[in-house]
Amino acid sequence: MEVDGSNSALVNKSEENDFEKKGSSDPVVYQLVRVEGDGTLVPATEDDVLEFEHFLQDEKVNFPSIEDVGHVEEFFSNDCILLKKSDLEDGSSKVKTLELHTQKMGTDLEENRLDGSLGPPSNSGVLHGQQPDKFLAEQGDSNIAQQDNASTETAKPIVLNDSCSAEKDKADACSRPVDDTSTEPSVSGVTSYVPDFSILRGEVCLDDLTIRELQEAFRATFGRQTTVKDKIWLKRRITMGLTNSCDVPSSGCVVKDYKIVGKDVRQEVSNTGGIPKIGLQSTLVRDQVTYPGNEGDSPSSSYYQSEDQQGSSKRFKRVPIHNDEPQGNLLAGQCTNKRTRKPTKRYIEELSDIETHESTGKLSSPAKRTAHDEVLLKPRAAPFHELESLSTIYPTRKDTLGGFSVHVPYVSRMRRGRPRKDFISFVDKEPSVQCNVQTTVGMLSKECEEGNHVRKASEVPPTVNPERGHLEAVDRKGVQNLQANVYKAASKPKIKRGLTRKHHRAWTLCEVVKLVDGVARYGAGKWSEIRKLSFSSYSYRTSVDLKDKWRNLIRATQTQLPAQKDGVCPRKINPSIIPIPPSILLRVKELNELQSQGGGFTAPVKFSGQNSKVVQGKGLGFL
DNA sequence: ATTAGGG
DNA sequence: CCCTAAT
Repeated sequence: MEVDGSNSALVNKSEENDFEKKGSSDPVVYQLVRVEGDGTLVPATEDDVLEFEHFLQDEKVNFPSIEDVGHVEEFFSNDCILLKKSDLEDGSSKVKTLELHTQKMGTDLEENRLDGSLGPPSNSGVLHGQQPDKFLAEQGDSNIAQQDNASTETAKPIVLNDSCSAEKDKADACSRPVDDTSTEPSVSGVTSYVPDFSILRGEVCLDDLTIRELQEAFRATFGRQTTVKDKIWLKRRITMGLTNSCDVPSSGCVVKDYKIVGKDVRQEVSNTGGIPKIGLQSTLVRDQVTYPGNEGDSPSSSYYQSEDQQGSSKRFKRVPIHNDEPQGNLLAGQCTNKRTRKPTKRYIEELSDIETHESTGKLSSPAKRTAHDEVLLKPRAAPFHELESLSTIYPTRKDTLGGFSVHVPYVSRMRRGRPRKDFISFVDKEPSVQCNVQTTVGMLSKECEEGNHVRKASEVPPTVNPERGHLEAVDRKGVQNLQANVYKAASKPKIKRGLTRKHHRAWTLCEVVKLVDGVARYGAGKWSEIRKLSFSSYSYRTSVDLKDKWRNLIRATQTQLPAQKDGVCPRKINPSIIPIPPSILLRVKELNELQSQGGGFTAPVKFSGQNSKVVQGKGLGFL
């Protein structure tokens, strides 16, 4: 078939889908046609067919027949647009054509079409108008009634997108009145300068409209002209206007009867077998993304944003789309794969963060977004209401302002880095401050006792640490108050953890010795045991602590020791810092090597005992 | 709940 | 010490 001299191309009726024929009572023929950027119609290639085959199948399965007089469905694929044009329900027309458009159509071609619509039918205009006919003719199919339909007009497909569809109707297009009242969907010649309000009725697929058409639509919708040439913007605005909703995807949406259609296929399927306006689209169209969170979340939680396209496309990859279509499954599969790999918590957070921002960028209403972000911004997302007071604490001034009224000192905010030296959990100590918590007190006292009992005088007393100045005490009180409140309110250990930090307790030589001894006895790694058996009196030393300390000791062994051996002290020994006696380090080294080498080992209790004694003596001397 | 490691 | 992943 020759569409045009330059753009001529043969349209093969090539791909007929068998299932289509046998499937429905009224014979329908699908044809796949690739439309090149220049508007040329090219026979669909094998690949094209394959690519869209499943669509057709799905369609068949899911969408029995067309309710509307006619309509066009678009399916965007990587680089093709599949148009399904359906004809009258009454069967006057039984030919359906599938056309593949290269993506170009969305760009260059669009422009061309614009021109074309106004001028001679040269390219895409032919696409919908002539082509089908030609196609039919070529096919020699007797069923063809496309033209009849066109002329008949009642059944004219409402292919808004192609202004050109009107090409052939050009003649009548002019004469066609702008009929606002007419209920029948009409394509009408958008070519005319008269605002075509018909564009607003019935099913409208804005995606196919040219900029000019969109502008017309905009004009028709809002009663004013626009010079905006951003298709996305136009589409969105129009859709919003038509639907009176903000929940509009950037594209891929079809507006019908003043409602957005196609977001959820099932909604639009009628009992009589009406075909959903956009069935597959949601899964195929790049721009259109069904954002799960949005569906149940908040009905109107999207808003216009210029850069949403990127975001959406991004999301497209990872957001599972709830559809029955294979694509959906595919996506789902991808997601599954993703899940296979276990992301770290942090990773998840980041991801969700991004996602959220994207989503907010695209779908969330400003209002919601604020709230949303707020939640997300919280370092450790804890959307619990109880924690709100706490949550709001995060550092960002902005958030604080816009967020809840509860303002908590930044201090209380969990911090990544090391807290102030004196920053300790109120629970940890100073029960006197205000906590009536007896358990705490008891614990502390006990701890203290133990600590004191075992510890040397130099050790930090469990109660107020002498090291701390008054300043600190005061400061801390305030903080503690807050913390206490927060803690009470939240009553979640996790939070407490996040907020409070274990009081730093310097390891005493005694402890180190015990640790070494324990390692010697039970082996490195048996921290739990060591803690139980050797650190029963040091309740504040956890197995993790032991482990960490041991690690540090080893490190010291690898650095400090050699230097000392060499007799060269890398740096002056800070008097305030009691160096670990070389003897201990040596032993640590030995143990480390021993254990790392031999793997299993038998604890030389004697040895350890001896050493510990020796060390202790030394240690005492030092301390 | 522990253990191993990175921070 | 904290935080997490992996057991």
